Amino acid sequence: MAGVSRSTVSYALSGKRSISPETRRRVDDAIRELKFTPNAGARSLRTAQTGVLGLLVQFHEDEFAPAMLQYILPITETARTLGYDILMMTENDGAEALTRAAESGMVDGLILLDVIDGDPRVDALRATHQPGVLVGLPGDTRGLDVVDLDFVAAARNLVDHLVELGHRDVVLVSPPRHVFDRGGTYSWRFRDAAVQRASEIGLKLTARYGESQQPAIDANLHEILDESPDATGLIMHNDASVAALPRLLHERGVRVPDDLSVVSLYSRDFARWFSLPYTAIESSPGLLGKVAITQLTQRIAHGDDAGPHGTRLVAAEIVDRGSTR
Amino acid sequence: MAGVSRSTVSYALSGKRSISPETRRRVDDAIRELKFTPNAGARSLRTAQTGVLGLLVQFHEDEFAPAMLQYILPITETARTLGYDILMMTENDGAEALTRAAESGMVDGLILLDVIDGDPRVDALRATHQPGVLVGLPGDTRGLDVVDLDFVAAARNLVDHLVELGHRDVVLVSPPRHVFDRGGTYSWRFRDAAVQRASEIGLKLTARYGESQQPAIDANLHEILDESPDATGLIMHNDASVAALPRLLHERGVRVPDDLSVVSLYSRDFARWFSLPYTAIESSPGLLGKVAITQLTQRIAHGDDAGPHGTRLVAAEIVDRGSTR
DNA sequence: TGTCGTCGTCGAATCGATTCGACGGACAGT
DNA sequence: ACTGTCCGTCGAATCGATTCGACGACGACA
Repeated sequence: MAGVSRSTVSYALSGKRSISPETRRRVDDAIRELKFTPNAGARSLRTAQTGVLGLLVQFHEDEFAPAMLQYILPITETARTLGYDILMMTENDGAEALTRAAESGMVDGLILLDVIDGDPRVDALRATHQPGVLVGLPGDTRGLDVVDLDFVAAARNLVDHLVELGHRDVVLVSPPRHVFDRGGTYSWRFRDAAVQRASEIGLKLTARYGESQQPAIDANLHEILDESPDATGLIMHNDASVAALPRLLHERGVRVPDDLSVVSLYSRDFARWFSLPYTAIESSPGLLGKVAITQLTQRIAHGDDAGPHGTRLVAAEIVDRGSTR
Repeated sequence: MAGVSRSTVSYALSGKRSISPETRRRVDDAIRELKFTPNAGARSLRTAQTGVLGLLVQFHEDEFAPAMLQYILPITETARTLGYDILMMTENDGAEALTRAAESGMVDGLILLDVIDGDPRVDALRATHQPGVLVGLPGDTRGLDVVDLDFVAAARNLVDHLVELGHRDVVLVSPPRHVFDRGGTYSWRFRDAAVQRASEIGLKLTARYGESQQPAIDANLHEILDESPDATGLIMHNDASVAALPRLLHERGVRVPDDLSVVSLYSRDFARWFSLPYTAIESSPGLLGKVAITQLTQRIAHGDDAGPHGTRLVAAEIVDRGSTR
């Protein structure tokens, strides 16, 4: 229709060779007239690039799903601004899904969400030789790009915050025990840092396991609060439990911060969804997603030249919502 | 490696022509040995099928995101069991995203989530001539496959439930006014059915608009409760508001069901995430997703032969959680 | 006037699968 | 022994883009 060869059209589209203004105009007109859109399959066959990133979301049985959502949305948005679409895979067998997507060439790269130590998806990723980035820190990170929150700094900040206000006896509610056992490194990275910091500065800190499913959550929290009647501070590191806390404290007649100072770790969105009024470390899922995708796309574009593989720990800032005294 | 032609391998894989056991064995061995996986791009180029469904998630500014998640998960799972992967698109300009995915042949079909009346994505879908299914009912459904909850039956059930218990004065909290204005048909389908049913059987029903963002939610609920002091029943049709309700009622010292009977409309998952103790119509996002995907894949496979286009309203069942008396 | 570079365009090869028609061999029926 | 089927396999065409080498036209320069 434009009276030129297909190669000329391709060059007009990609700009990889110069094109006379006249020809470019005719090509553009024809494209508009014919409503032409390049076929993704053909393009990916030829270029071995798809413009799609695989997002592997792992819903461990007892995962608190809304917490995952905070990551998914910013990731898809950031990816889009960089020209990528997101193929979301939520299968139980994440390793198999990853392999399938990678080997068949459906994706240019992979994002692994909520990675734990010993995560089978990590082995699968290593085996595919596809660019990938982990959100969540496993034990062995050799040759991997990893992004995670700096849970150690977060825990220290919260402990310091309470100590500065004069608290001498606080309770920490961690994720459930099986999250520790399963390899959720954020659980012990946070707890151990909190415990250590507390002992450094002479704070009595009682670390307890939380629960992640109702009705166990309520029973567990009641028990924890009953058993530490003298504690004046509460550090919540457990999404499902902190979501239930406001109602539970009301039931117990505990006023925050008058009777109890509460601090936690969650995102602004999470706080909004669950009307959480607590001073908290901002877990910055948006920033994490952005860093992860940026890193991944650079790895896709430049391979090993994009710099050394490594772990990026995102700094944690505290948002004061007035729940401490 | 198997000593056969490529076409034979293809037939061995697809089973579209018979293959001798001997040859099949050699092909399988070679495939395993070489770790061969068909290339998705090449396959989709040749067959014009991708094995991918586009999922268009629309986050209206004030959408309550966790509510959306209930739909996304079952959809990806159902799709997978039927052999499809999910390309998730969350862009603001959903119509553009839809067109891009469809025209470039990235997907075999489209799922539109949270469709409203006058939704620009519906026009875009019509323009592409791609199979698609809507979750959420627009005004004009000609030629479309639509799946939605039967909000009319749901509203009637809840009204009847309260009336049978002897309530004579109840309040309905609907979605925010701008959801009505914007074309969220579920909002008025539910409200109008409730109002009509109430008038049929002589129940005083005060319909109010809710809010969807804190802190407006709390102020709004307090106001609504203050202005209907004699109401003995509360019907909540508003995800964000009902999520805040348990805490708010505690603050007001209102006991459920002793002082107030509360019914609502949400899913089991939603109830779990937000510890909601109210008797409610089960909104069945899992079933809706399943029906939608099943319908879509049949449309993909059989086109217009898959039966007439139409709207499937999924029946709503009540789950008694003991919040009424 | 002849040579060389640059610019814009074209033709052909290529990516990796699927599928159609053809074809040779085995076997049954007469 | 001949014909006709059926079965298993192959070769070649095809899907729709990208890209490399080639080539003609044109201007610059000697």
